[in-house]
Amino acid sequence: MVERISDAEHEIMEVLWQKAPLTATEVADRVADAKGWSLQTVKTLLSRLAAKAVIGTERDGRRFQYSPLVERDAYLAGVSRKFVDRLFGGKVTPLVAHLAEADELSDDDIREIEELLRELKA
Amino acid sequence: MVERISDAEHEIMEVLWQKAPLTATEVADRVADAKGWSLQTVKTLLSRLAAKAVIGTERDGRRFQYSPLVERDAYLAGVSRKFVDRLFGGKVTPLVAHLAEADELSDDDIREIEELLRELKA
DNA sequence: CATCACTGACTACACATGTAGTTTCATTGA
DNA sequence: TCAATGAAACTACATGTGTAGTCAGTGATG
Repeated sequence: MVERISDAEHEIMEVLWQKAPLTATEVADRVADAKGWSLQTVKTLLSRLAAKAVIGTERDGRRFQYSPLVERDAYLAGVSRKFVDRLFGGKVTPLVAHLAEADELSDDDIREIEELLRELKA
Repeated sequence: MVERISDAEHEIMEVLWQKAPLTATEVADRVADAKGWSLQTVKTLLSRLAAKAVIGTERDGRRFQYSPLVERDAYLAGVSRKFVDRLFGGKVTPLVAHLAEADELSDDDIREIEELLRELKA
């Protein structure tokens, strides 16, 4: 069971999933544009993630290199599962149905998904 | 924009979406099995939901009748959108792909979704 | 009419989260 | 060697959340 990751922490994870290891400053630089967090905030989030053992730290002189300990796929799988369980009774079909009805699916999306499903069966 | 509903609050909403209006005691009875919350806890959650104007109250003698003010579909749409945005860059296809790869989709699911998509195009 | 039970209102409290400020320690350049 | 700099560690603090306890009022009941 992957520990719960908050929204802000998730932003940090995305950065580390894209490239790792990174130092706190490097992570801060990479989220600065999108979120405008201070370096301190980023450090706090990194500490919390490390405390949860979701990322690992490796000492590099006087600073740390941070790397994910959880695969993005594994994390997404867990979160998706929880989401589908909680809101759609664990069934994916109603979710897709819902997205479709809410016009969240373009014709292109539909074609893509059909293609995907065709491959799955093969 | 529908106010943020917490996990515990969501449980209450599911009950009210199933049947409304209900009194606090009736709601408590209906969640008791699943969650084992005390009546007081349920009342607190109802108050918070009412404060957010997600449910409405109607005085009925000395007690209240509670009813949802937000449609389940509207709520699901909002939450789904946020979820897909945050984790899958707003694209539904990767979500479905992910669930598929994570073996969350049975053959029956796949058939159901294909059927659904066929209808959508018609 | 007096009392009791039930109901909403108010209060509580620990932990999570978003968002930092402050302190301390080590490194490095002068 | 000593001061400045940069990094982690520690502290802070308001708000949200889960989970309830207590209080006060009102309608029902004997």
